[in-house]
Amino acid sequence: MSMDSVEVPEVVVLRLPLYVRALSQLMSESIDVVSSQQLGSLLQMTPAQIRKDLSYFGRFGKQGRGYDVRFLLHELQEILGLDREWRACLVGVGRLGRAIINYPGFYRENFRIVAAFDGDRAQVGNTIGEFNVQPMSELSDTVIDKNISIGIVAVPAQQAQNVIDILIDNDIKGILNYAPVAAKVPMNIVVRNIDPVLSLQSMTFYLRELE
Amino acid sequence: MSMDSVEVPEVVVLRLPLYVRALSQLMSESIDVVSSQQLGSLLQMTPAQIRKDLSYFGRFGKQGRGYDVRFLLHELQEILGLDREWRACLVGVGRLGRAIINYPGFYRENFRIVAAFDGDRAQVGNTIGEFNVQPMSELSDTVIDKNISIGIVAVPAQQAQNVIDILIDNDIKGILNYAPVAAKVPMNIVVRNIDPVLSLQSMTFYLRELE
DNA sequence: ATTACTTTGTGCCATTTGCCACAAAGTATG
DNA sequence: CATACTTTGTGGCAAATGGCACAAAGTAAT
Repeated sequence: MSMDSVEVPEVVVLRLPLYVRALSQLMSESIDVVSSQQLGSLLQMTPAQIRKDLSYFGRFGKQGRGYDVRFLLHELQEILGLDREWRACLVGVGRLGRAIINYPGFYRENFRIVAAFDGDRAQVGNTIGEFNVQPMSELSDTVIDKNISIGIVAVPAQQAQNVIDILIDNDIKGILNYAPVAAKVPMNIVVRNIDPVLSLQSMTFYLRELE
Repeated sequence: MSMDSVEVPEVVVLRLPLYVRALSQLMSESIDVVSSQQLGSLLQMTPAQIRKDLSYFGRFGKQGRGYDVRFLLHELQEILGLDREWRACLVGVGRLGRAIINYPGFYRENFRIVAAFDGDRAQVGNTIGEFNVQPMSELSDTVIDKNISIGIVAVPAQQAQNVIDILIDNDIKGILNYAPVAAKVPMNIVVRNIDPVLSLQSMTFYLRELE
């Protein structure tokens, strides 16, 4: 592999999925070519930012024309690793966990939840969706057997760090954390937090000023 | 009102709820005083950043001692407008919408969902949780009657912008958007997007490199 | 072919963001 | 009360980020 002369900024990586989504949209509308201008107005951002972002990975466009939708989409999917299936396990099958299992959005984008765990003995053995709830003691083997690389944490705040530690011990590389805690993880682990309450709490700062 | 000599950066506002949460945690552990150092290690950020962030709003600490937990918590809650109840309506009572209604996290933090709407006639009249699903035509009156300032959007992507437009027309000031679209809104409307799929799609960029 | 457009990729600068490091002010201890 | 700590608030620099604006390269139309 060649040494990346410039490291790609994380903000840029965070935006790439937006481009993927917009391009998928355009594909489904049978639009073949799109300019950074059009993409920008679709995503509410400046054309220059889109072009700059893409330029970290190559030269995908044609002057005077724009980007070939199908081509750029495929390139970005490959860059992000979306050209394959990713397997995840869920930890915590309370109300939130069940909602996550039943959420069709993950499946649609090639993320597969292939196992569900819970620390609560009362939950173990229950059937949710298509699989059984397993005890945490089986996590180690299951992660290997089913080639799981992502852990989805949907346990109460108190248990979250403990669960996260276990996931990391078992070689999980990415964590989607629904628990309202700041996860402590080594640098090589990727964490993404989902927290609607935090979103609302920062929103009200601006709403407050309006009244 | 005095003119704010320096506008508070949005990144700072986005972090304030983290401080609120950490402080609540400390309160529940009966800890009276905390330093930016301790808070930083709890939240995985530098003490300097915390002090700088807080300094946009006032001088809350004491040298050689730190911050009074209860006092700082109250101050931040007031700054964010969390010292009162906020009322929201939900639009879209599919699987996702139902999960949102049943999610206890909002209630716990003084966000009240007080009405549920759906554009689908088949859903209207159904009972979910404690209230009836209303038709979109009743949104206008209900927003006024129940003093609703936040709209939670949980409809499919295709209908999202339309729903958002209706919410804005009816004087909604903030939108919590679960739909996978970039909402187009006027500048005075605050939007927060919740999108676990986007989070996963940017995560895989880093996981990919590990294999 | 020529002229008038369109659009990309990027050098460069302006703005934003993060944080070091230090004076000032407090605490703790003998 | 003096000495040794601790910690805040912030000036100022360093790094990250955003986007202008322009040359280069394409398209379109006559």
